[in-house]
Amino acid sequence: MSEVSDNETGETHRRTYHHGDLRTVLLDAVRVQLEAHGPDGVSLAQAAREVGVSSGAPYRHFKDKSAVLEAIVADGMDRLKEGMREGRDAFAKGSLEAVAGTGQAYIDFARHEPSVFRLVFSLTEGHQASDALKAKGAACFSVVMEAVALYLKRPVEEPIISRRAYMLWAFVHGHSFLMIDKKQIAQEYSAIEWDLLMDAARGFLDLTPT
Amino acid sequence: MSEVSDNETGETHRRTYHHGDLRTVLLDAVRVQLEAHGPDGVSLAQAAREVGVSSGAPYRHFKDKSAVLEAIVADGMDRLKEGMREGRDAFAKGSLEAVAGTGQAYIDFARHEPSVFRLVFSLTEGHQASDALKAKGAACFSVVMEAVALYLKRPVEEPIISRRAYMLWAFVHGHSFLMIDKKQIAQEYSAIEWDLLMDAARGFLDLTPT
DNA sequence: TCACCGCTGTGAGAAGCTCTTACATATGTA
DNA sequence: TACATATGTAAGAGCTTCTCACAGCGGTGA
Repeated sequence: MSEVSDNETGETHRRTYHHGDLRTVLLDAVRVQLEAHGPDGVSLAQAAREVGVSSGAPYRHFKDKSAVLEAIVADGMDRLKEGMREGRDAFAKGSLEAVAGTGQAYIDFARHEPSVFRLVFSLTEGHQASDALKAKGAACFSVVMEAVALYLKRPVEEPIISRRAYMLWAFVHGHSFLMIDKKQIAQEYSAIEWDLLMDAARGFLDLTPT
Repeated sequence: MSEVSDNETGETHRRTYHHGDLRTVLLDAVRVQLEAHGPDGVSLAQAAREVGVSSGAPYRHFKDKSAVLEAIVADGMDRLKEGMREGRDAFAKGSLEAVAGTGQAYIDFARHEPSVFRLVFSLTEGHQASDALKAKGAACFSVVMEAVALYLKRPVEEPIISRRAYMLWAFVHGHSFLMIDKKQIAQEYSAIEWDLLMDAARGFLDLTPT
């Protein structure tokens, strides 16, 4: 590293020619920009300035700006999946609470990193959503499916599992977005989020299966 | 007006000094950019070029770029609400179908104008979400509430109405986003969207009311 | 040990964008 | 008809992304 915090603008300078871990440090800086000022507030030039390198340096580590965002998204999705796993495993295997737990973790992630969360779902849309990201998305979904399958005491392969899991996902996804969008009503209900989650799980999973 | 389509880049020139209806034409051009290339693909300078005015002209009609987007969002929300009304009124008053109808209209809007739809929910977030936009949002939600109240045969004022309506909204909102994000599973289920909607309405509205 | 190759950073600059300012031209109203 | 106001233009400041030629460092093989 060998960095020294410098002037009042939060910039740094180095003693060594090479930075040491620019890629990681850059990602962190951009993530901070993203959460602080939204997607339009992200500037690689500014991030480079902050970590004390020239404006061309980032391009030694990323093809372009969108590649930086993609890396942040990939990272976020990994943390999201891990969180969902933990949220599920905090409750008894096969319980309704375990299902709701994955949803709660999803919502918590959105609340904690709203801009990254939003980016996850506006970037994978873009064009072909690099297969890596697609796979990560599927991994998240399968966490929910497993919990649902266990609760319904049926194999994950049955279509009804994916269908119910999808309905739950949509509900949780919708609430997450409405909440971080600061929609008035969503704010009110975020106080009783867990009740809502359990209601939804019951409503969707205790329906007569087709 | 008095425009003449010009060279191969889709630009136009005018015979009169004044454009005639720049505000409207500009909004249309930007909406096209938005749907074609996403929010980052919007350039006022490019839009001005396309409609045949100088790059400074848009600033006679809008404070800045975000004001243009805000106008597009306001417009979109009006159309959304109108669509939801129609979707609801296409079915018998007080029926479960009427409830699902508002949801279907919501989803159709998202499918038809995905970028505008997305913008509606990322712009109102920004800072204080100009009261005008907040009001439009509330108007949309009340369309759902009315349908739910009629189905449950209770006055809209009862908290349970808003709660169930919110759950439905979250579900529909989530599916809309997942669908336009081209999530694999969402695509599969969009074929049987109506079934999903009715399932959700039943699941949420036929729960024992607290 | 040392020469060299490739990785990573620099500095300058092209092209494009937003938004401002000073100026020009229509339009409608007194 | 004359002028105030609305709406356009041209030019430019300051920012951005991304490229390119060049420079310094670090690990590898002779």
